[in-house]
Amino acid sequence: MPRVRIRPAHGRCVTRASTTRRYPCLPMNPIVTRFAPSPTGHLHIGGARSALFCWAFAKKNGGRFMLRIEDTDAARSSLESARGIIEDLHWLGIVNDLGPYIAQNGSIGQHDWEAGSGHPPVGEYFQAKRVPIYNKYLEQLVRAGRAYPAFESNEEIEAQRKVAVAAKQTYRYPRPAEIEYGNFNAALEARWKRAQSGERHVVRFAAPNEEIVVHDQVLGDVKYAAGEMDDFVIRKADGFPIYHFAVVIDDETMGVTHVMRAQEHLNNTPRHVALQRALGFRTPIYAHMPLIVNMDNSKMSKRDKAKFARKAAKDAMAKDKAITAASLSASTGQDEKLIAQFLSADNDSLEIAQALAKHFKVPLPEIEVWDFRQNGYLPEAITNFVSLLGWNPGLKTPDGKDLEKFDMQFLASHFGIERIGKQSSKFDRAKLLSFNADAINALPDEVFASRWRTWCEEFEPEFARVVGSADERWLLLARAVKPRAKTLRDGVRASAFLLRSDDATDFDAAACEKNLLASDRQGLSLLRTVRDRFETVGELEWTAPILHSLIEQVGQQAGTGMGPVSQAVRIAIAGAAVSPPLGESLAVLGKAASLTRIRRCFERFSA
RNA sequence: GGCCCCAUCGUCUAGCCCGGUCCAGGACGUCAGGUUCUCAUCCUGAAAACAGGGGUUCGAAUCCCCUUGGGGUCACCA
Repeated sequence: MPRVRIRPAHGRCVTRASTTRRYPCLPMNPIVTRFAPSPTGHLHIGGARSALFCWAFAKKNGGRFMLRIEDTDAARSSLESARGIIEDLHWLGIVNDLGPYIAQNGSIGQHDWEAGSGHPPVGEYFQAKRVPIYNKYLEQLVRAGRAYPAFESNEEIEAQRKVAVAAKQTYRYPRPAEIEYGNFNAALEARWKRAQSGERHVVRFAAPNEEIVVHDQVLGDVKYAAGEMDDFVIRKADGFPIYHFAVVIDDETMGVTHVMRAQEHLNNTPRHVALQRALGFRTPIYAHMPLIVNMDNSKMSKRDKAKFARKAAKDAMAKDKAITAASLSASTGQDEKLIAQFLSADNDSLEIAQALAKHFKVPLPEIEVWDFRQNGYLPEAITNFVSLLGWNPGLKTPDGKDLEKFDMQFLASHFGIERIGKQSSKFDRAKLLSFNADAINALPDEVFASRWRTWCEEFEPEFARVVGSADERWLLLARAVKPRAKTLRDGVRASAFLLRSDDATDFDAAACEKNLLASDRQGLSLLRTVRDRFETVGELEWTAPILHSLIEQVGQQAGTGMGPVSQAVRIAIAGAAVSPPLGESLAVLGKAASLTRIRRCFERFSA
């Protein structure tokens, strides 16, 4: 696809949400954005967009893009997930300047601020390893009378919350009367000593009783009235900081200047601002991006896979009473109890969802980057498509259409916060598919062949083995398959004829009737003519253009045109009325296999 | 329920900030044709939207207000 020249659509004046809010304190330091996932699974497609925008913004402004791993939830985080997320980002072409990366030998290394960069090295980009830092600031807060240990158990709090909810009231943790805002008094000191002595406790932030205004670059000023915020927990009983606390400290100590994240975090921001003020930190520039939601307006979540599999199972059960949790357990090998729980939505086990999907042969919705990769989507199609969810370049192509096809380089030079929209966008898979098809078609044949092959070797090894190791064979197949592949996996589907055994004798009945047997077995007779001609073709002449013109000639001589001849040959070699173009198909198959297949076809219909 | 955000074709969106060039443009999808050895690709065309109601104004998709609708968030998750 030719890269189009672009021109600005309109002289749009960029004043929204006051771009005058420049970062006030460190004018010499570079812009730093960050993507800070929690390593509890694969990279979510929404996370990929957040990362992409952060990356693009940093690139556009000559800044740095940082990756930080928020693994303070000890129970759910895993190093394996962190590794997966880093790999997913890398695959998409979103490479971080700061924070963890995967080295050649597979170990995890970290890019850090180098000497002379204007920022001291931060050392650790995994939050779980920064606990001493959080504790230092925590103590500072306690001694300033802005945080205090609290000793209620989780259960007690939970019970109080239930009462409040039952009474249709918002639960707010009531600050103990003995705690004096901003004063490290005797009562607080006593609590602190109790906590230090090892008694189980959490630490709560003494929230300020003042209005907080978040100056958001996308949404404008968002006001939160005084008294809205309660004394939320900043350190858990297990000693790990709570998200809000860790984020604020990290953004400060890591030099983050711009926080761009999804709108679901908007209501967290006043907490962050309050914390920053209490700690004497700067407030970074915030930009909250619209959410990406499903077509039915629900939030796009990993649980959608469970929902989807559950629905498929229930639909099947409604049709066939013989299907039960027990029968499903028997056929999927999953635990019956877990399946029963899964069906009644008591758990959302991914494993069971996948097993059921496989059993009922329904594809699960792609939610994570890995899903898309596995299903044959190209990273450039994903980043292009996803960048248009909640942002657009506002440019036109020379023929006056909206510019919407572009690459990472373009994003890195054109991205800006001022063109981020406010409303959430639905994730339209059909359009993504179209982008993917276009991206595939934009690839030169050789490039497509090589990328398709690499993908097949990873995700369709059996197919890759059948195609073999010869580059020419891959190229030949790739050429035939490219225009009919919206995904790399489609390419394999389109090549199904290759997987067919040369000795197979099953042929699509309707297709045979129409193309071989109808009109007094006209198709078979055409096939015989073609076969006779094929036999005279030398091994070296067995090429797509020669075979194509040969079929064409037979059609002309028979007065039928190419169509009927083609269909007869197609059924003989593919067993069905659909296959890639015949010349290429026959060439990939080779002379011997092609003739064997035709012979089997005659054997099948000789009776 | 409290708080917060949002509102242009089915979907992503342009236009909105700086009101007239908009009986609203593009893309995906849909439908109808065409090209073609099948399936696709490709080409042409069509249907399809300013949530509703009030203002302001000579004039509103664009500015203001209300209503309605949608969403987010209220954890010892992030």
